[in-house]
Amino acid sequence: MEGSGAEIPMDCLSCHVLAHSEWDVLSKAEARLLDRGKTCSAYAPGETLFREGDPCRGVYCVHDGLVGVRKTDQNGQSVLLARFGYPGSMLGYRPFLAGECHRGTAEALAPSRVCFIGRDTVEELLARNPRVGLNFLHSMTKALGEAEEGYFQVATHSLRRQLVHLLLIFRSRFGVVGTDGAVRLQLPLSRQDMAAMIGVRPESLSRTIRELNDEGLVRFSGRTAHLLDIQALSDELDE
Amino acid sequence: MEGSGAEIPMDCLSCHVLAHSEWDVLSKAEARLLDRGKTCSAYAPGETLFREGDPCRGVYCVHDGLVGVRKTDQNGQSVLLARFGYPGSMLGYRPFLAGECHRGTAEALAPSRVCFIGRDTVEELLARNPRVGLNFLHSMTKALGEAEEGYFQVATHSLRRQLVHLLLIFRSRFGVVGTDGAVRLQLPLSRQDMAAMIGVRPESLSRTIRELNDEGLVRFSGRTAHLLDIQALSDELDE
DNA sequence: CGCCAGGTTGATTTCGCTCAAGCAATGTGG
DNA sequence: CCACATTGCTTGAGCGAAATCAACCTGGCG
Repeated sequence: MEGSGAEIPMDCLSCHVLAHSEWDVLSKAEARLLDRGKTCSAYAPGETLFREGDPCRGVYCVHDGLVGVRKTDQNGQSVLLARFGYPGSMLGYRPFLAGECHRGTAEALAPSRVCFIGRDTVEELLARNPRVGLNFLHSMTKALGEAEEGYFQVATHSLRRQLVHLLLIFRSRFGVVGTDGAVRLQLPLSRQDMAAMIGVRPESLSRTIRELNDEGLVRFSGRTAHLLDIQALSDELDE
Repeated sequence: MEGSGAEIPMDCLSCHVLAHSEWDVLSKAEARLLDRGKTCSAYAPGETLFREGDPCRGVYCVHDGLVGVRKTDQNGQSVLLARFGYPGSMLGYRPFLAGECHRGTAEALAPSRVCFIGRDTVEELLARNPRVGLNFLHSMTKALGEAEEGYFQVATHSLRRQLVHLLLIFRSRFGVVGTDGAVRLQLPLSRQDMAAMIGVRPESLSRTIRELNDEGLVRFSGRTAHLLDIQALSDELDE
């Protein structure tokens, strides 16, 4: 449940997610530099990459798997920030660039392989290739836009609405279309974590899931969910 | 109530807020360029600088006054994003850098003078002086941190807590220490806007203010507020 | 087998919203 | 200068959504 994951070998030069990351503009030589400066680890679900308050020693590149960022208040109430790392996405670059400590705790939600890139390497690459900085700038504009949007959602939308929204997001990432048009999806999160993502208690989430079940919109069974009426679900978001 | 404010003369070269803005690294020549590319206007309270959905034609520099950014949902529910422009701060640079339309509506809350800097000028200055870009990058890291923090607050804190938090923020900006140790402050916002800032209805805000009044923690009268027991208020935030 | 964590369900309470009315300050036109 | 509308703020009553507290499943796992 604790620890920094097991170190594993990995090669940036042949990495296929590199092209979908902020590093897609590196030259061969620069990629070699990146490769030498990184350390890769495998994390089991529940293991943490870094903790709230930790000094920020570099950035994390999610190779595969799923990583969530969690903030916990003094009562142990935890909120999952929507921004979990997709394959190819960078984690922890905001506090890095701001020169701050980490503001959240990053935790593997699924078995994941993640590369850590140390401060010196990141700074050298930023200095060498200005387009890297621009890539990060662009990622940040997007992240800021999403954060503000999310803030707005929480402030104005009901639990049910947010749940439906979340399910439709999962659909686009994990959904498999079945024979009858229904979508089957394997949930990457426990109920508790889903609840934390939309900022509600697990009990409330459970009730709302039941509600959707009873209305025939979805069918939940453990960690697999069937979305039976995508149209109706989408409609709910538009009012 | 409508319109884009009355144009007024203003000189960047002698502007004293410039030094506290992202433009503090400009050379004389660059500042002249900035001066030629800008247009300054005076806005009365309630006038809007730009609206949600407007294409983003440049960035806004708040010279003095107070500007809020508002998002409105389909029912007319509006939420004030905490990020109002302080003197010297830039508004609307996120969508500018992201190449998006404005996501919120900016509105003068107090009589304000604001300079608009057109796209071409901003781009030329970004290209000429890379430190400008770094300044914006740094501002954005801060903004993103605050947005995530705010998200967390809304998700976990009660109305009362958020109100107390807001009052303490105002204290640091507008507070004047009285003879008896109490802090007097002139509120920059109407009740409605204060309510919108913490994402609640005006009625609920009113009740909570009354509550704090009855407990002797504060004394409200119109737009002036006296914080009688700072210690107790601060304590509430820590639980 | 019994234990335990995660999940569900039920009963009750709390918080903030809605709807509605009243009130004070400001403005406006006769 | 006064009657009247308008606007912003407060108060009250009732309601509804989600939290809380508590019990009870269920499925691993020692």
